[in-house]
Amino acid sequence: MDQKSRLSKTSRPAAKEALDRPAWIAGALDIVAKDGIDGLRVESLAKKLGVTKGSFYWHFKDRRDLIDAVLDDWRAGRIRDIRKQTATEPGGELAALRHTIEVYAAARNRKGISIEAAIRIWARQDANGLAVVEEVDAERLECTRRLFLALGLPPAEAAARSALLYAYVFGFSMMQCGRFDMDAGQTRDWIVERITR
Amino acid sequence: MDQKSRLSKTSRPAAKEALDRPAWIAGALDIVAKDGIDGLRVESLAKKLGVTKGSFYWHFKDRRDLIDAVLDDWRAGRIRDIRKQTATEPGGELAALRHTIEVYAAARNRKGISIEAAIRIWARQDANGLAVVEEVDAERLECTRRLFLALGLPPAEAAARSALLYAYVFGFSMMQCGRFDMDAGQTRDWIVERITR
DNA sequence: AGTCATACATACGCTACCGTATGGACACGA
DNA sequence: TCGTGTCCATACGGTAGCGTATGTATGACT
Repeated sequence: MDQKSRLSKTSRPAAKEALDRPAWIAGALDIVAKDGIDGLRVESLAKKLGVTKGSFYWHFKDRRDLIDAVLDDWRAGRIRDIRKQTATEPGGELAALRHTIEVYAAARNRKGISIEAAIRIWARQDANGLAVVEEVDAERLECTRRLFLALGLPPAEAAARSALLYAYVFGFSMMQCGRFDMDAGQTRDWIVERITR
Repeated sequence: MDQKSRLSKTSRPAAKEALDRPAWIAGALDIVAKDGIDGLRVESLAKKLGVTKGSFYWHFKDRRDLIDAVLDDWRAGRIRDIRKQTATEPGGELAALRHTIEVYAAARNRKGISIEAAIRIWARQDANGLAVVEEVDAERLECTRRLFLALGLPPAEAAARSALLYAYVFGFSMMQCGRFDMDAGQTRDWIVERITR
């Protein structure tokens, strides 16, 4: 306190680069995964990032502004991801469907599942959130429906199968996944076959 | 204010009966359905019930005590319900399975679905809650598995079908249900058949 | 050297909660 | 009528969080 040495220019940690909105959003997603949207607090987030909320209110208008940014980021990422996972060349549709189930119902991906659940719960009470969730749902259903159509199924059945696939994957991931023998190899394989063929 | 008439015994609203724990729990469930467990606040709940928190702390040790009571109530109700819905005499197993899907995946029941989702999300961060959710899951899976077994299916397939049924119903109810044509009669019927036969 | 925008820190007032302490109204039995 | 237990109100201290106002260090530009 009685020393001025801390004023020296080089005493600044090299890693002390200015934060931008993406950095705040990334930090926010960590918190959302753990504590939900309601647990996303301005001051906690700032502390986690090693700054004070003075910085936060420089980058964001208010807490709501951050939430909307998180929502936009999440929507873009989910839509990009489902398109990537379901992309295939003709003939690979069945494999792509199995791959999609594999990826999305996996017990790994804990953080992504937590984020999704948190956003979904919260969206029940928020119009903006609801719209985002609906867009993601629609895109996922459409992507898988296209694969079933490409397999030659009639439209009604393709829609039904994609609905079953999505509800199953989502319901499965929402539970505490690993418990019971729900993911015992045999059970999983049977379900995947039942949905896709 | 300058009148003492309010002291008369009959001026008390007849409905002013003392609250008991079940009444507090019922009120708490309303709030949980809307705002989640995190939104369950002692003072808000008291206000909703027309008393102050002085009353709350008479009936409950603290907020945690209330949450645990809500959890116990929910668990008992869910286990009672799945047993009732899946009860059947020999020969009615298939109908019972269809009935169960019908009841649990219905878009009605909004409140029950909200409560379940709220508890599930919250249970990710709480050991007590996690245990309760696991008990409910185990009972539901067991009840439906028994029905498939009674239909003569081999144990592995019965387990797989009950897992698919549960994951589907749960996943479906967690989405904003009515949207898309996921519950168009044809789609629903196809899925129910696919799961049960 | 001075100006200016950037990216923070600090300090403040306000609200919403929690849990506790304490007091009061009321019923009921002895 | 005098406790005594029940059920609730009031008042209090404390924490956490929001948003604002304002100060400040730093680099870029001129």
